[in-house]
Amino acid sequence: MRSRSRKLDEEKRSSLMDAAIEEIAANGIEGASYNRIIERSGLSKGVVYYYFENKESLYKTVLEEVERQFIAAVGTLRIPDDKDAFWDVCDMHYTKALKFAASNLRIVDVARSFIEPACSPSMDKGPVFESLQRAERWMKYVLRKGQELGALRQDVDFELLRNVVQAVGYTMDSWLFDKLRSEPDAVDIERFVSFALDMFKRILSPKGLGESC
Amino acid sequence: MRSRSRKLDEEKRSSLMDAAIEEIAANGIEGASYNRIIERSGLSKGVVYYYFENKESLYKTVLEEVERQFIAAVGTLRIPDDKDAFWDVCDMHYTKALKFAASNLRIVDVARSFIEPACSPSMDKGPVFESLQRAERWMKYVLRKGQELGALRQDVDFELLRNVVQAVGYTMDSWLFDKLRSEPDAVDIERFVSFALDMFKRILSPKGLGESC
DNA sequence: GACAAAGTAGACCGGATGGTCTAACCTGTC
DNA sequence: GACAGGTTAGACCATCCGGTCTACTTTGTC
Repeated sequence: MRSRSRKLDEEKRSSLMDAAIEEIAANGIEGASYNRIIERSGLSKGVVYYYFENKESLYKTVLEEVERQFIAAVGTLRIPDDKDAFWDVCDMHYTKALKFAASNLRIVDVARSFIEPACSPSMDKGPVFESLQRAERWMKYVLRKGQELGALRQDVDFELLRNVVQAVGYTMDSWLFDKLRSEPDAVDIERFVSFALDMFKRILSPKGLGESC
Repeated sequence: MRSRSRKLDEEKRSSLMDAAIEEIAANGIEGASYNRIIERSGLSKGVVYYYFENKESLYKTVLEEVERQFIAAVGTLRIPDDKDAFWDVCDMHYTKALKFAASNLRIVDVARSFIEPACSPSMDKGPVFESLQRAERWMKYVLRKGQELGALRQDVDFELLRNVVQAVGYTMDSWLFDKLRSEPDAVDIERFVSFALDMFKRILSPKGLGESC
């Protein structure tokens, strides 16, 4: 890991990070060009390849940076041992996350562009693997806990359920972020969260809750 | 439209189509290479560019072919004027579609690779636009009809709902197709459809149905 | 058989990609 | 001031991309 053994001064680091974030946010992780990032950063190719082994190595650093910022702002979530509190905790955490996201739209773009391909089956996770895997593990943990508490249904293949939840979350968030960009003043995050949670409850609630009617 | 004015014999056409379908199914529409398709088809570059103006023009033809095959096998769906029959019709149609898909997995790959990018906001639809737009219009029509019949909720932004439905459908289908590939004998399409429809009902049912409990 | 048009092969092109390499330049040490 | 090692610039490279172009062969017509 060349990037750890050789330390580059903060100025270069941040101009590279900014350039990468800008480029990835604009073109997605698949469409981003390392050449353009380097150009954008104002550094020379020699320097960049001196500190980072290759493109993937830089991407990994970028994603770790994004992860770091996100966790610093939103914190980690501990699922309570109380079934009734489950959704409340989710509500709080989701709200916190969205508020961070709303004022860091560029970072959101980057993070989501890393996740997006994972949404569909094909993905050569590779370098970015660890951060993505942490996120996945976290999601699984929340779902499992919810199931143990009896708050979430258990009658469906776990992976299927997880994928659906992820896709729905991703999609609803997309809608919100679009709106935040086009008419930011019309957005009511609290209201969105309560809608989103209603959607999650519909999807995840144990069978029979609503069917007994 | 060069491809219509000049007609290429069936043999060449089908070898090109096969090559394109193979390539797109393997690499997705974004990752597919025109050069590789041409190579794969056994035709020369001269021939292919003689009949098709460019890559997009071929892709358009491929998607139209896929659309044609799908419609021929599955037919079009007419929403009944009866609220109670709404979900039954959906059930039948969905089952039919999945049964066709199950025995045409390569074509499914192609179709889905066209749709996939549309799932996320970014998309330069371009050539493929028309077929994709038809599919979208059809989806909107079904949802609108369902709303008019009172079978589907109307308390949410229409586009948001449509996107969620699309994402959920896409995701559940992914799961099914994965399973069809890995353990085809363990798959029960009827059971899957009833699960999927339950999911759609959860998401789409008008508010209050389950909440009055 | 002559001639034109339709069809075919594949070398070639410009531009992009990620990545390498060398020559020079600093900067600290003796 | 010489030397060494860390650092830097950017020319260069192979490879891929979609697309063009020219020279050739086939085919149909008179």
